[in-house]
Amino acid sequence: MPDDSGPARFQAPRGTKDVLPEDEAYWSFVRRMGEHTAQLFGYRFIETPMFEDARLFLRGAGEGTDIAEKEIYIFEDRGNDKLALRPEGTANVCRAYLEHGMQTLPQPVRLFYVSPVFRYDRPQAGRFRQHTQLGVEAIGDGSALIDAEVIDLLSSFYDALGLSGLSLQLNSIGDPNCRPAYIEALRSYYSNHLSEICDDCKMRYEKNPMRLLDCKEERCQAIAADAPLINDHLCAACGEHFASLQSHLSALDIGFEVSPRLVRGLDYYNRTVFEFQPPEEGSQSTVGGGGRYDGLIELLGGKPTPGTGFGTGFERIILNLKRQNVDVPEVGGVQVYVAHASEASQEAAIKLARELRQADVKTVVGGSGRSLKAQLRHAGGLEATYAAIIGDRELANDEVTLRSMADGEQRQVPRSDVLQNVGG
RNA sequence: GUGGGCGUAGCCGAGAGGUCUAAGGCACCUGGUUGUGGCCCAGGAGAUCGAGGGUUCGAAUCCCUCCGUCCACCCCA
Repeated sequence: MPDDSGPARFQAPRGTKDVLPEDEAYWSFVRRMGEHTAQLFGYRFIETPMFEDARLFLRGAGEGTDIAEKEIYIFEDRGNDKLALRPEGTANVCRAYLEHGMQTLPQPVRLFYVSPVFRYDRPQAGRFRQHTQLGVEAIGDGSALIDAEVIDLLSSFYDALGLSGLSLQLNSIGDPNCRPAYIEALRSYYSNHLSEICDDCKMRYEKNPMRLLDCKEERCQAIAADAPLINDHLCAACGEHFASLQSHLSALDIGFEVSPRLVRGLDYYNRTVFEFQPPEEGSQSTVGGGGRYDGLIELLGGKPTPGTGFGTGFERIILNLKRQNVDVPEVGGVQVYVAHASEASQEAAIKLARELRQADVKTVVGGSGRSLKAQLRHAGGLEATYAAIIGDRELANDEVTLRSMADGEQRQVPRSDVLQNVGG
């Protein structure tokens, strides 16, 4: 345990960051468009705890995955319960689906959430130990049509934000009927090349053979080039599902690229997997991704229930909005700054401010004891549209001096007319 | 978990063993007479030079450890 002497100065924990007012416009825009798009598709809001029984995630993601093995924030609480911070969003939602008997609702149940996700990773550009995801889950429908729907939703979201140049990578990783045979074929192909591949690939050979296909080492790529591909090993049902999905996407005019090497990091995926990748190079090549998870609900103790969905990271979206110089709607600035010119007028100032706010005018009052000059300087710094000045003269005449900060023009306005003069 | 770059006030940034009780700029606060912003001028506040240890008569400047940060790998949003 750390002692209590503490650091000289506190900072945000490694891999976390403060979102500051300078980014307010980005965050509120992305959040708003995310909710709007999800609701437009008929998805309903859900929010689950950020921590859960650790076993939910360990079982959900899969024991051997990176998430379960080295990235999960796990702890025991004072009651000795083993808990974990949510490393991804789908398992929570499936748990909630089961816990609240959502099988009895019209299927599929369409849900969305915006919530923080935690992974103990080494921080890097666009990668944090805490990040925020918009996630969408459609539970209870196994058709390719609903896969196309969630992809359409995500694509529409990016369009609404003004992100451009994203490419959609698509693959089918089969299901428990056909994947084992494929993995077998892949392993047997690689078993003849074990001495030629890199150390990482030797790990992959053991742990996650499909990853062998997208190794960046040149010598490994040469070997991967001739490796069997999942697409040639899909069973009839999976092949048909994948073909339908492609047809649906084409019908929607959503461009995609079949990427036989696309794999995802969670065990529960089957059939459809996809990722949206930004045009800029860099190691963080995914802004959003997801897929189908037909076995997950059953794994969590429910009846066999199909599901599909995605997660997309706000931090990476905002990174790309900035890279692409996308203009986001500004958060409105201060409309009226109420300054007092004497001590006696201070209370008149706060009363005026309250009236303005009640009429939905964004209003800030000048600080007590500051000179009028200082208050106006402050108003200028806040880029207020108007300064409303109240002093003894105004008090005596029941009026307010209204100064337009852009051009410095000012006039006396009867106290009762202030609101209409500031466009409230 | 592995490898590399970096770490001086809120931000940018001089400074490379003694002249540093650390320059400058931005931002912040106060004032430039009597109730008025944005320009200008003057002043003010703000730094245990990331932390700890070491070398030295002497360290922001050299060495070690740790921490943080950035970049890459791994993996992912």
